[in-house]
Amino acid sequence: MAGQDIQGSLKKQGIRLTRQRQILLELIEQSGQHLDAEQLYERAKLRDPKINRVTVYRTLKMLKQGQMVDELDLMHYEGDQHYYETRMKQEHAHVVCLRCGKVEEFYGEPLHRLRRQIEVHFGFQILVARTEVGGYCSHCQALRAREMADAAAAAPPPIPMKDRRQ
Amino acid sequence: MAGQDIQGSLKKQGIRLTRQRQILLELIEQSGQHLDAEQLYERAKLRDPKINRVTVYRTLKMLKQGQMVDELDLMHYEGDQHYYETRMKQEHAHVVCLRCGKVEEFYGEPLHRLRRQIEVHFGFQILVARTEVGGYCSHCQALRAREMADAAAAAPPPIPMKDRRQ
DNA sequence: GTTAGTGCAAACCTTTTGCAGCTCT
DNA sequence: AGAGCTGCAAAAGGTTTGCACTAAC
Repeated sequence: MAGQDIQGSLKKQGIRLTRQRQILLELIEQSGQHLDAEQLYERAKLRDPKINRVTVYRTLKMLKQGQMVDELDLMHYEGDQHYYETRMKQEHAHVVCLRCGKVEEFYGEPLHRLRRQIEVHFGFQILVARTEVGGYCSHCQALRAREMADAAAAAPPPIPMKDRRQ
Repeated sequence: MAGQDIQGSLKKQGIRLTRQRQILLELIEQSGQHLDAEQLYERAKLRDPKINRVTVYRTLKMLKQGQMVDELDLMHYEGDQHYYETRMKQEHAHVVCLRCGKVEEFYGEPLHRLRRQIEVHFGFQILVARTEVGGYCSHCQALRAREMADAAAAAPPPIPMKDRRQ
């Protein structure tokens, strides 16, 4: 679903393409990352300092209802905010490292197979599908192994509950 | 992971099994449904009228960190609260009807295959995985078809934006 | 000109935090 | 006794709503 298509389908539904919406659509489409409402708001302000946070939320809600963007949680790595991405790409899973926060995208046959099986098994009409995986990326696995070893050497007795953090 | 195991592993970590926690563990384990914090709080109050909502949140956070329960969003069908279920069962996907809210669970080979592929592909160590699917169940597909037909007959011109609800 | 959309302020809902007192072990 | 846990009040974080004004078509 390219930018032109989105704008076209909005017009047909009597939905106006305002300056604010153009800015937000561009930001979501261009950014390779997954941005949350606050990040979109901050970036939109650079182009239109008068834009309001509420407009960002309303636009996101509209795009979501119109199935033009997908809403993600990314395993709540940073908190309970939602992240957005366009539906242009193929279906994919989000793989989130719970230590460094890096997000990788996984494309592959099992996702389609899963989708088809669910449709057939329940006679279900799928509109949105979301797979999120949390764990440790290969880099952080190595770092954790070292941390654990260091911690064990430094503090043989377990840390009392009151002193634990996070 | 059965109730006994959970209680045992808690004790070993110096985590106390208080009356309040017992109540909440039982509620999560027994209920076949997916309950959110508020629902758990309401049900816990029936057994201990003095229990506090904060205790529910703290217990859920602890169980989640200890990997004893999984946190779900169920496609935010009702709002942004989270739902909880024990990790006793096999991995499964949650299939949520966006019209009636019914939640079905899908077990099957594609889920394991997906998991294995992600582990191999990225050298990723998976701790939690979550697949949520939203759409219309077979029952609601039929109802929607009728609704659409009725609506088309009753109101040929499209409903102006200002009169639309939800 | 009409209706949709915006900005502002305030409300809302879910979840977290600080702290004094209580309770398991 | 002592650390862990609870309840209470208050705050925080993310998102929505009501309303008068503005702007797209």
